[in-house]
Amino acid sequence: MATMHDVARLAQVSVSTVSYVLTGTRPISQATRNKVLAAMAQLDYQPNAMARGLASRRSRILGLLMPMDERGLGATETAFVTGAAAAASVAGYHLVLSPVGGGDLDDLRRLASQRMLDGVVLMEVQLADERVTVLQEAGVPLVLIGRTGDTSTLSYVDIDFDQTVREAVAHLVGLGHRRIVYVNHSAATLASGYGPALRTRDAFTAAMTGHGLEPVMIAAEDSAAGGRAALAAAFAQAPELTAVLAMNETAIFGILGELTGRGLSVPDDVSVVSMVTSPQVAELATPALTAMTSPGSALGRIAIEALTRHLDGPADLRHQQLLPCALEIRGSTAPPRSRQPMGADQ
Amino acid sequence: MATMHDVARLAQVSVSTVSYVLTGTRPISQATRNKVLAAMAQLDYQPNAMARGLASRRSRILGLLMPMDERGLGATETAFVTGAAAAASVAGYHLVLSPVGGGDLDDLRRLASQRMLDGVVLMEVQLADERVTVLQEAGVPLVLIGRTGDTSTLSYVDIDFDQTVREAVAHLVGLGHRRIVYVNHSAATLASGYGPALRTRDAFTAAMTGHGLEPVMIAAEDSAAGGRAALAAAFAQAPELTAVLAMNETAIFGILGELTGRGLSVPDDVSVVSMVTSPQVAELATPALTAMTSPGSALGRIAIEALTRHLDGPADLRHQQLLPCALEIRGSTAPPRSRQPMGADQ
DNA sequence: GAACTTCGTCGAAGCGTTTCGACGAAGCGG
DNA sequence: CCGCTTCGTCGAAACGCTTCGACGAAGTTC
Repeated sequence: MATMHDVARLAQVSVSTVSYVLTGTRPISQATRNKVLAAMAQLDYQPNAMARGLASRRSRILGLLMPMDERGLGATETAFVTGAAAAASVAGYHLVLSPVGGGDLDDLRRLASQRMLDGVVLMEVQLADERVTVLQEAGVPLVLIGRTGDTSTLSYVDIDFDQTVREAVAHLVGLGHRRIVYVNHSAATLASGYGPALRTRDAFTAAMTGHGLEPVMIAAEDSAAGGRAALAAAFAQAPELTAVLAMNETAIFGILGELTGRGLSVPDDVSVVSMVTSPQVAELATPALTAMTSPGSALGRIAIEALTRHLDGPADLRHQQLLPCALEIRGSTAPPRSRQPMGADQ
Repeated sequence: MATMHDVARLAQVSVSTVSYVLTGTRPISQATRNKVLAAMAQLDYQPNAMARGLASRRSRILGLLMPMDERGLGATETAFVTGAAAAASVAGYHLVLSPVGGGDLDDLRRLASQRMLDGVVLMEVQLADERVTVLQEAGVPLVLIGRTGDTSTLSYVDIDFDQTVREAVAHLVGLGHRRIVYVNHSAATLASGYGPALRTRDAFTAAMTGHGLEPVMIAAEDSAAGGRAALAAAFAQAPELTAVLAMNETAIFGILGELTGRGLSVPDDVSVVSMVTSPQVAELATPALTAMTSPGSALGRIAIEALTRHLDGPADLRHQQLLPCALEIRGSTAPPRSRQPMGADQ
């Protein structure tokens, strides 16, 4: 493995000159630059990341901290990651994904204090998230995907849930639906302070009330069975429902299955809209789901851009931005068929 | 940020002594050790990863290279990652995930040559995989998930596709099915030399032939539409089929949808087995899918264990291991109903 | 053309660790 | 009680890079 010394010797310049060629921190004449570049190529020189990091006190590594639960990463999260990785690469940083679970607060503290990460993007932020505190205390530059309760001192990018829900509701209301049930994440998730669940709940209430309609929300476990149970609960609370709005990629398949099981067809009997869903998942269902598609890769890109700007520019700037999901109409929504309410169902 | 110097001064010992306490490379008296430990705690000392890495020539970081396509990570891959992360943590390593796409061979070469990764686990290996060559040339210790064509010099852990297919086929044959169609990945994927697709194809042929049955395989695009098309093709080739075996988590939903669309019920008319599928995904379908569940987290754990053993032990040992998937019977398989072949269907 | 800048390069001092050789103090067999 | 190991500790030299101050040489300005 060739070092900078070898390159300098071969090019007959000093080590510092080689360094300046590499980093561009000082002007170097074209002739010298060429000599150095040639030597580097000849030796197949690659700078040693550790030495560089030690001397410059910047690793040029960005961390993307993603809690990995057993559910896996949806296409949404994946788009997010690829968007972030691409942006990092453009900015001259490596992006590493760290699967830190919720319990590893100590692990996180260690990671942060070891000066191995120049900055961090945090996914799946809770309203009150200890990880934020740990990272802030360790002095690691930070950008959130999602928001904590108090956003005053933080940079974040998040989905504009308010706007997204409003648009979804408007779509259904525009088709003529009046009785719309919102299937949210589980009660436990709500209780744990998961921002998206809380924000969509409130947004749904506001949107429905704004249309003069009664908001009905059901909490569903993140499983197919949870979706089935949720649909049963929905019919119990609102027998005459004609549309379901859901933000729960797992439960939605249970909802669909249960609908079919009850002899109801989508979209003729019940319209279904899935929120924060990727096209890929929306296409899995039959019929394909009308969905609010999340701006996954844009979120990732923007988060990284905000972070690198923060690192490279000396500015102490905060970046706060909300992006709405885009309505993509597929086969699961239609005007309601005027039919008899399900009455004594279930 | 406290350094080792600060700790040494506070504990009134030399820097090297502090280092020995930390690394355990030389004996240290209990008394001294306690002094040092106390000083470290008092200063909230964290070793600087870069300095450590530079001096010791080992970063204690392991890379997990996973191509991220837009499909997202299934629960199988996720289990894999979490298994690997846990094992790395136990062995005292950090695990970082690097979303290197297929095109970034240069990026990979750079990553490998920068001495930032002590070792690498490579996912989604092709039969002829350039990444392997690049990494080997860069001298980075390597463990594969999956296998290249020539495995003689490599460490790997992989699914035992032969055994898995045999078991799946035996399950169906045991139920009385004779006419079984295998839905594989796309023709393009097969052509690109994707090991699992190739190996299961051959294993299926062998297993069916072993039972005296004719193997019928259909290549399906990785999409719901691909699954529908595949089922149509299957009925065209084998109108009297009573069972479908599939290894394509995306297509399977299309298959299921198309089956329903043709008025065929699962499992009464057609049994369905999904291979290399996680319980979570299997439960999404209605009825829940009988599946060959992949040993995801074990694969990850074993890969990392093999890698760390290779790094810590001086031995030049190779680790080659195959793990079968486990048959989990759910609601999508049953004995075939004796019914009229579909005849001029489609 | 004297007095300043700017340009291009060099040498050397770090960055925070690990690790090697050295060395006094014990412990031990004979 | 004399040589030998072993134990516990120290000082100093790496590790491979960045960055700072310095300094001729060349341009600029009046």
